Parts: sequence; structure tokens; C-alpha cells
Amino acid sequence: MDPARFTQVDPFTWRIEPTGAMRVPAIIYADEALIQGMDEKVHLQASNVASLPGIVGASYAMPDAHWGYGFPIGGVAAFDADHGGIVSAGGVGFDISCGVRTMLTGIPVEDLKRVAHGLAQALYRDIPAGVGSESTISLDDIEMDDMLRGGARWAVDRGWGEERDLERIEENGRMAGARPEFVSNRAKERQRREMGTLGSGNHYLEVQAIDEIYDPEAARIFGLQVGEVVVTIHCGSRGLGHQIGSDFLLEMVGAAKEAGIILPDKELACAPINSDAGRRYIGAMRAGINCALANREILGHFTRRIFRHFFPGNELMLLFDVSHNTCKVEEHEVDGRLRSLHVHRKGATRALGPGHPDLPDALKAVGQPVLIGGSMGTNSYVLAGLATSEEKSFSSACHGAGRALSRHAAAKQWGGRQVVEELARRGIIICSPSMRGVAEEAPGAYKDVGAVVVAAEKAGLARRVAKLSPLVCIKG
DNA sequence: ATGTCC
Repeated sequence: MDPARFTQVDPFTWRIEPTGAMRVPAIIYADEALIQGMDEKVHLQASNVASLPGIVGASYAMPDAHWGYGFPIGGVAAFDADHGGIVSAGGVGFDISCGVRTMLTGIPVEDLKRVAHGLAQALYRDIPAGVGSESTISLDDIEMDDMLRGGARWAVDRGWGEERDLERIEENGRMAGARPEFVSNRAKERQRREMGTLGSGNHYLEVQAIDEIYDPEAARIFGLQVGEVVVTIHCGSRGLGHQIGSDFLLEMVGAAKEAGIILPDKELACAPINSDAGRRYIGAMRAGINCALANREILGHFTRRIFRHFFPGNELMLLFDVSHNTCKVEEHEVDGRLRSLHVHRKGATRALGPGHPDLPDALKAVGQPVLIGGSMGTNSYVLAGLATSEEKSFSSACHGAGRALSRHAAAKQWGGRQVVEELARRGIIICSPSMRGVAEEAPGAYKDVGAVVVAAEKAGLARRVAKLSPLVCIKG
């Protein structure tokens, strides 16, 4: 995008003044190079979101923002129910509660490398990955509803996780207010055999080395040490979340019309928070959040089992589990007044600063771990929340590198085998059921995640704590 | 993202 289309507030803040139907400004956090490389559609989509009823503050886009369905991916927007605020399925995203968890192994990189090939094979064999992948777990109707109400808490109670994980998961592992009765039977049917599966696209399980520490005090509290290994899992609510999104997108087109909301783009379909469709979506979406939390907890459990086979007695400690596709009710200070807002984060990570009451005691001094997934074969980062992000982005930060090339363009440019071989030469083991998928996820198809996290840090959204590099990647 | 178009 042409930087001249913005009012530059500071080197990392770019503002679109309200024009036409926009009720508030749109604000993008990025450096000039990221703005120049950013999808043209982000300007339009962030402006469109700013026109929706009840929006508070501004429509925000993170440094990794790119074109999405209606709302940009990397978008943050908060709405006030008492001022006609809306909720939008497209503002959450199709993969409800897609997110990242990182687990600490305490294993030195040298020890891991000795068993890397066997470990990769075992992970690939036991972690179902790819489109339509199914696990050995099958849920009947009662179990399904228990899972949708209980999230990771349910998984722990069923023996697929550990009690102490829960305080390291957003919402302590269980999203309150979930309403399984508002989730369609079709959505539940799709999920019946998909618990504990990775899915496809940009989802992965990665064994990573801690390469560099930027903030020694935060790293110490997070338990991150250079030369040790961590495991990061990126996935979401699989078929169930996707079906909830599809069901309600359709319904919200009608709901918006009924409420007299003029949509600049049909993909912004939404419903007033205080409406039947709005309330039902929120209840169903929260059930979708629990599905994703349970899914990542089960995947963590499978991972522990495999690691213990190679490293007897090893305990994988959960650093944190955080979503980047949600709509959550949160208290935020706006113009000196505390307001209850429905905060949509679509491809944006919650990033609570130090001292936030929702953080576990052990993390209060440094702030929330903000887990930034790189693309396959590139670095990932662990950031920590900053107090400044509260007023800048309703306590949100970026979520990953963001695509530079479309899936189609990437598949035209590279072959899957070629990508696997090139990464193997750099000592990175890739296992995937889909060579087409590997080509689409080639490192060159993504922006530089390093530039994204520096921009997030300089903009005051979150600060860098550690850099991770991949050793083994199980790719969906 | 997604039983990648019921």
C-alpha cells in the first residue's frame, strides 16, 4: 500500500481518518516497509469495519495484517452492546479459537538431535494431520456437549491432560457461557472423530530450539533458556468451528438486514449483540472456543506420551495456550471510563500486560506470553504483553508472519518435495500428508516474521522475549 | 481455515 494514503502518527502508527460511513478511524501498526508490502485490501477492509454499528475507539490492524473474509486477518475491533454494537462471525474467522500453545521440555538441543528422525516419525504416526484427519477418540452426543461446555477442563478430567496446565490456558481452559444447543448437529457431526487432530493449512506441531533471548528476566520467569527445546502446536476448532462460522455467516446476512444495518461488504455480515442471532452466535462460538482448547490439550497429551517414549521421565510443562480468533467480553478503559466491550480478534493475539488480574500469579510480574507462530522453516517468537497495548489495541498483538503470496501463487512457484529437501539441508525435518500443502506453506510465501515482531514491539503492542527455530515440523 | 463445492 502507498504510505501516502495514511496519516502517519509516529514511525509505527498509520491512521485512516473517518470518511463516508466510517464511525471511527482505522489504525494500522507497522513500519513503512510493512505498510508498502501490505495487501491493498487491508486499507479497505479496516475502513469497512470502522463503519459497523457500536464500534469503539478505532478499527485496528496488526503488523501482519492481510486480506481476509470481510474483516482483515490481523484485525481487532471492539463493540459496545449498549450502543448498538454488533458481533460478526467474519470478525472472528472460520477457525474459531485457532491458537498456539508452547510447551517446555528442558531437553538440550543436542539430545533432541540424536533422536530427531525417530521422534519425527513417531509424532507423524500418532498425531493425525491433514484435511479430514480423524483420531482414535470418538464422542457420543453427551460427551460432545460436555466437551463444548468444558474445554481443556473436560480433556483433563478425561485423562487427556494435566490439572496444572489449566491456569496456563486462556480462560483457565474453559470458556464460560458456551451453549452447545446453539451449535448445529452438522457441526457436531463433523467434529465427532476430530478431537486431537491437527488439521491442515498453516496448522502444525513443531519441535523448536530456543535460539536467542531478548529479555532475560521475562525468559527466566517463562522458563526459556537458550539451547533448550520447546514444542509448539498451532491449530483450532477443526470442522466444528468452521461449520459454526458457515452456519452463522449465512444467518447474519439476514440478521443484519433485519436490524437495518447497512453493510459496505456482504462479508461483514453481523448481528446486534443484543439480538437473538447475536446471542446464539456468541453461545455457539464459545462452544467452538472450548472445542479448540480441548483439542490443543489433547494434542499436548499425545505429544507428552511420545516424548516420554524417547525421554523417559520427561515432563512437558505448558508455558501458555492462547487463541488468535475470538470474540470476548472484556473490560477496557476508554477515555477514562471502564466499559464492557465485545472484542473481536481475528488473527490477532490477546496480549495482557504485567499485573493484569486474569494472569496466573507466576506470570503477573512480566505479562502474558504472546506466542507468535512463524511459517514452516522460519523462526517463531515468544513475546510478552505490554501495559501500553491496552490503549493501543485493546491489549492485542500480531499472530504470525502473514502471507506474502497466495496459496495458488506459492504452489506455482515451488514443489512440495523441493521445499522438504531444501529444509532438510538446513537440518529441519518436515513430515506432511500433503506435498501440495507443503508447497503452499513454503517459507518464501510468507512475510518476514522478524520484521513483524519488531514492528509490534516498537509500536508498543508486546515485547520480544525469545526467538525459536524449527527442528521438526509435523505439517497438516 | 474447511469432509478445500451438498
